[in-house]
Amino acid sequence: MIDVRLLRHDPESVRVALARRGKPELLQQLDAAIALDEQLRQITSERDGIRARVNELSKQVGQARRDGDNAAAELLQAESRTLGDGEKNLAERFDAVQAQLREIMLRLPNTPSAEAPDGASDHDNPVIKGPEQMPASFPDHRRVAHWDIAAELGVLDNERAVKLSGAMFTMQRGPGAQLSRALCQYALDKNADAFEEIRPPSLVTTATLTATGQLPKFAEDAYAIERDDLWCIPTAEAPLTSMYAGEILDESQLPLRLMAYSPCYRREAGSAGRDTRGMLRSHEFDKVEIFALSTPEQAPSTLIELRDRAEALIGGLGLPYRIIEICTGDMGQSHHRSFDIEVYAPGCDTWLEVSSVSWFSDYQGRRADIRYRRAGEKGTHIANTLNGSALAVPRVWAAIMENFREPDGSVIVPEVLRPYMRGLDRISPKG
RNA sequence: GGAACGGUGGCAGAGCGGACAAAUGCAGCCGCCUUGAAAGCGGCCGGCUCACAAGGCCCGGGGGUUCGAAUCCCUCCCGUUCCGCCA
Repeated sequence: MIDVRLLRHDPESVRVALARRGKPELLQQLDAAIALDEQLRQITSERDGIRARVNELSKQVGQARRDGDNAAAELLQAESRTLGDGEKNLAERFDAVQAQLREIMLRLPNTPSAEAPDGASDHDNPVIKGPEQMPASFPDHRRVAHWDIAAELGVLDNERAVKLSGAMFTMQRGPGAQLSRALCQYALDKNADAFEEIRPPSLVTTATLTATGQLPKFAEDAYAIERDDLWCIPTAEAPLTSMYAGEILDESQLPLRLMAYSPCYRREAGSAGRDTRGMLRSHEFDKVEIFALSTPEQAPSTLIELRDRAEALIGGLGLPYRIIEICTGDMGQSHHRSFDIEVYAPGCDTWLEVSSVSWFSDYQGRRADIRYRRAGEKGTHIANTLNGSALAVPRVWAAIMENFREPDGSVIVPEVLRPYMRGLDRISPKG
C-alpha cells in the first residue's frame, strides 16, 4: 500500500511515479483516493470533537452522581445522549468512506523506483547481463524439447498426473523426481550461510495473502479453500513476508534474511493452454525463495545481494542465462524494482524465466504492518521487503534436460547436484 | 468434533461499570553515586492518528447495552487442558 500521508503531503510525486506505469486509469484512482482521504479527515475532526465533548460530559455525570446531585446528572446525560446520536451518524459515514478508501488503496500498485527503466511492456525490458539474442550454436542433439527427452528417459509422467489431478499438473519419476528434490536442496544449502531456513505452512489466511498483494486484486489466480477460509500459497513469499506481521523489530535485527522451500500453487486463470507442455507451466511446483526485511537504506544493496545469489545458483549449474530488468510498464503490482533471470532452453528455443528478484519498498510492509525501531528513536518505521526465487524447479529442470543432453540421448547431471542424487552423474534411457 | 478455562503494555500479571492508557514486578532508557561495574536512589518507560500541540482511538476481532465499557451481553477468532479422532 502507498503511504496515505505521502498522498496528502506530496500527491504530485505519487502521480508522477505512478504515471510511469503507463496506465491512465491508475491516476483516476489516485485522484479518487485523495478526495476520499480529504473527506475522511474532515469527518474525523468533526467526530472527534463530539467524542471529546461526550467524554467530558460523562466525567461530569460521574462527579455529579458521586456528589449526590442527581438532577444535574440527568441534565448532563440528556445532552450527552443527543450528542451521541450525531456521533453515531458521523461514525457510520467515517466507516463507509474509510472502506472505500481502503479498497482503492489495496488495489493501487506500488510506485516504481527512480532507477527502474521506463517502458510500456515486456518488450522494453533491458537485458543487463548476458546475450540479447538466443545463442545459435547448439548441436542438434540439444535441439530436442525436454518433454521429448523426458519421455525417452521415463522421468516425466504427465499423463498420469492428469489422471490424478487434471490438466496442467506434472509428475516426475525416478531420476526426474530426484532432480527436483536435488535442485531444492542445492538452493537451500548454497544460501544457508546467511539465510535462516523456514518451513512455512502452504495454506494461509486471507490476511496473509492480502499483505503481499495477491489479494484482493488477484483472487482468481489463487486456489481458495473456502470452507476453511484458507488459500494455497502461490509462493513462499506470502508466509515469509507475514511472519513478522504486526510486530516491531529492532533495527539491529535488520536486514533479516529468511529462505524457504515450499510448493507453489497457481490457478493460471489467464493462461490456460499456454506453455502447457512439459514442465513450463503447471498448477503446482516447487520453489526455494529467499527473502529479506530491511531498512530503506539497506534495501538497494540487499536487492543486489539477492540477485547475485539467484544468479550464482544458475551459474553454478552451468546453464546459459541472462538477466533483464523489469521496466515500469511490465512491473508487478507490488514491485518497486525488479529483475528476472532467464535461462536459455535450446530444445524449446526460448528464454525461460527461472527467477524473479524484487524490492517492494514499504508497500508490503505497510500492508503487513511490519515495523522497526531505530536505536534511540521513539517512533517506528515501516520495514522494506525484498524477495527472490532462489530457484524455481520446473523450468530449471527443463533447461537441464535440454542443455545437458548428450548425443546418445542421456542427460548429464550437473556436478553440484550429484551429492543430492545419490551420486548419479547421468540420466540414461531405460533398458 | 465435545467439555472446561483463558486472551490486558517487550515479558509476567492485577483490574471486572465512573478519577484506567491501565497497579505491581522484570526487562529497557536517563541521571545521581562509583576509578569502573553491581547494588541503591530519583526520573522516564506501549502503539496509532496528528504538527512528537490539543483532541481522538486502541485492553484478541466485530457488534450491542449505557451519560460512561478493559469491566456487562451477543458473536467470531485464537490459545491451554481433558476427551474423541488421527500421520
